[in-house]
Amino acid sequence: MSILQEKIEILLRGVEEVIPKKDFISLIEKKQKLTIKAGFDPTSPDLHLGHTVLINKLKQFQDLGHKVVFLIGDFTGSIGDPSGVSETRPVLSGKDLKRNAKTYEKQIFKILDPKKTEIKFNSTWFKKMTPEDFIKLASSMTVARMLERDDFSKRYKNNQPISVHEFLYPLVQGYDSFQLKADVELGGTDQKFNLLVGRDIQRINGMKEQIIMTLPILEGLDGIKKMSKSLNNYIGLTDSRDEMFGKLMSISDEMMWRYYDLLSFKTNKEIDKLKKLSKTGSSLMEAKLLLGFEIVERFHGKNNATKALNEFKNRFSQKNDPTEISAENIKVKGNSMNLIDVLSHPDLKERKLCKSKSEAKRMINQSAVRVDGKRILDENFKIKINSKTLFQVGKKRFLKITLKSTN
RNA sequence: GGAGGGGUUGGGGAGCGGUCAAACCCAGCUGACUGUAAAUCAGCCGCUUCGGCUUCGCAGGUUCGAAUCCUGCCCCCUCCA
Repeated sequence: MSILQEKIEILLRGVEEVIPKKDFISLIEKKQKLTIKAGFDPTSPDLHLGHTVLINKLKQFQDLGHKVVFLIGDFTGSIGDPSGVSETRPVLSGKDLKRNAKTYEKQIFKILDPKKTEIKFNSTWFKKMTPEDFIKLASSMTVARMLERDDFSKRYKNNQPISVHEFLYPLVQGYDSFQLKADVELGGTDQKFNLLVGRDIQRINGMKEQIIMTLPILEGLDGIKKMSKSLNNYIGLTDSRDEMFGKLMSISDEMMWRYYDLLSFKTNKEIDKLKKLSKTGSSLMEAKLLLGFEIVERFHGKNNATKALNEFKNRFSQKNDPTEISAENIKVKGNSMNLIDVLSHPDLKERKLCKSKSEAKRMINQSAVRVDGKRILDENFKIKINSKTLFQVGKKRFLKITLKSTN
């Protein structure tokens, strides 16, 4: 296999669709430095593994010498969604946007090479546009074509609202491609329509049309819905090593292979080998541990990955308590306090083991509560002051609390 | 501009004067079993000083009593123009 073929193979691995594929191959063959664009909405400061499917692909382009433009859609973010009917897009201030952009950089540069990456904000050009410019831009698309889009047509059929400004999003995104002179734009499969609009806008403005490349959408921890923060089924890039490891271990076996395909840097051969070896439960477990290690290593380094692995084995295979448990103090009048009050004490704030007393009570009744390792089933159980006590609710919530007398 | 339908606890969706903190499904949580897997089974799923209290778009009103009826406002959808 020639080096060129090899390059193309790498770039096409795990890709859903390339349009038009022929043009893509000939473009790569020309050996020019290409501009590769991918856009992200800075609506939340956290990226998750789902985003990295795309970022990993950007890295491959980068490694082959192409220029990667990471476009932050701060303009769209600053418009927000006035209808608030779908999911309310928060209107972000300039400050928030900058802060989010900063955290983005931090996160993406765990994968991408900062020297070969350009970060751009689309507000740079959109702020300068006049209403006339905008209407002109809007004229490049028809309503019928907009309604071709799957999610629009579905919503339309289901009597769900579509705001006019939502029609502008694809246009805005397409215009970005024109501004950046993108040769290739990457996006999730759900972005296909928007990416195609980019081609139209470029053509209308007398520019060569970009190639579009769509990548699969990574399912979340539930294995069904796409990974997203709002569905709370995500693994964040800033998750702690233990959290990240634990979440990866909780996915189903089926999903594990999906994650291997989309997230692992292992070669296809290596993955196939693992699949063949994994016939029994314990070998499947091994494969999962390996995946957990690889991903945690990518974001936290080898040292931490080893620690996470050991901690996991310690906690769940050997059923020990976590090695690090945070400690808190609560001030008490008298010499004891009800267990229920301790678990839901307002002084603990975010660390609270139970949201409310009602929840604490429920947890006790469901035999989820342990005090110093002993299961407590008595709602009226009292905790004495001064001794440091280990509290546990369910499998994951641990906290050491010392009751201190106010006297 | 006209006609009609609708806003219920995370999502979907019952309820249409008292028996409603509100059926049911999904998601979530807990326990059992396990590989913190899947599947399965059992339970929970507003707050509480366990007397009650605050919830059904918002604000008033009618009633002994309202998610349910009336008035105004806000929002959404459909059809016609």
